[in-house]
Amino acid sequence: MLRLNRMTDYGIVVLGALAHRQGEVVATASLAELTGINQPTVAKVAKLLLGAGLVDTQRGANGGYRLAFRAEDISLVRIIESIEGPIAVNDCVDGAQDPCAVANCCFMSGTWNKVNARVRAALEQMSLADLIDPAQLFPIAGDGDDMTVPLHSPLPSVDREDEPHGRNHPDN
Amino acid sequence: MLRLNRMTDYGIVVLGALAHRQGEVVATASLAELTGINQPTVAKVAKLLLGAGLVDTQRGANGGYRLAFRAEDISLVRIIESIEGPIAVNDCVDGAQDPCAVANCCFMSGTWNKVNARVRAALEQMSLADLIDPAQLFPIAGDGDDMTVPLHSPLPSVDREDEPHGRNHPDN
DNA sequence: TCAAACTAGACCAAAATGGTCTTGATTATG
DNA sequence: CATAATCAAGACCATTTTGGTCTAGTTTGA
Repeated sequence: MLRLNRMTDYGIVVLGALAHRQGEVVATASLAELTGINQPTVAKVAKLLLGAGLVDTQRGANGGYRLAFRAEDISLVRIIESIEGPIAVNDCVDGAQDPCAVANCCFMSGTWNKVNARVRAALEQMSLADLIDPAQLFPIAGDGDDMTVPLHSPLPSVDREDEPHGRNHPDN
Repeated sequence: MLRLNRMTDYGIVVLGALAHRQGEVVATASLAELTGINQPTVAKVAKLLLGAGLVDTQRGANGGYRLAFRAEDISLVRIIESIEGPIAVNDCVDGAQDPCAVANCCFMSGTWNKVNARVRAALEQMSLADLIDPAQLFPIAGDGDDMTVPLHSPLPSVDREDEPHGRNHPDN
């Protein structure tokens, strides 16, 4: 496990779509069409990204969102933290959302901070540009409107009814 | 976020207690007293650890669990994976529990595998011995029975009634 | 003025998680 | 051999988290 939540996935895809149209202001409705994510969800994610400063917004008619930086300059950690909050494997880690009950007398916190820092470093090295190749991701975007490239898996409408979906892990 | 779940915390603490009594078979009831985790939960965690081969068991009267390896030889990944299943930031990662819908045509899986491998590597480098210093962790264990050292935070009975406990992250 | 678009936040359903309980099998001990 | 201690297996439920929708309000271009 240790998984990212789905909103983060969405965030990456939305940022990818924006990266593809860098400089342009794109409405959430267009982003929804481009990515296959439905509009209210796009809006929710975009708001979070806005709060973190990863995108700019323009309100009112013809408004929308625009990437605030180049894709190469946005690290994966930054995306994750803008959506999920600070990375913290634990409550014992500095910056955790509800700090460990034992607080600073917690003698394991040093170790957990180390673990956390390493995980964080692993994510720091990866940029939005590494995650997606915008050119490849949305090939015809810009003229066609109804096409949607199947992304990695942000489409909740794809139902996989035959799978257990439980968190059992029979194999280890 | 990207947090470990509480069971994993418990697992580490339980392994820590076993490490302290390396070689001995310890009943779940004793482990419960030592760690402050209640017995049924200890049993649940111990069973998972058993499945992963991290501990040995002996059934029947005077039975219990025993650490199968030296603390230095048990990596954090191994503990995590024995309890939470394979590390997978995503469904797009090889070994994920329910594979990405787009499966092998998923062109982001390469990247995600890379991210995943890095996270995993960060956790691989840390051993149980690094996580806890058994001698320090359970100082008087073995004679006193009712004492319980406050661990980092595995005590669900510690109620923090004044904290919001929501997953909001106002600060970024 | 109007419609398109973002903003804010409440709200709900579904899933995951944490924890308990029961029933059964195994084994040391007297 | 009987008993009690202990693990084994898994059902079960309450709480929390997550994902997603909805409504009402604000901003702005035409």
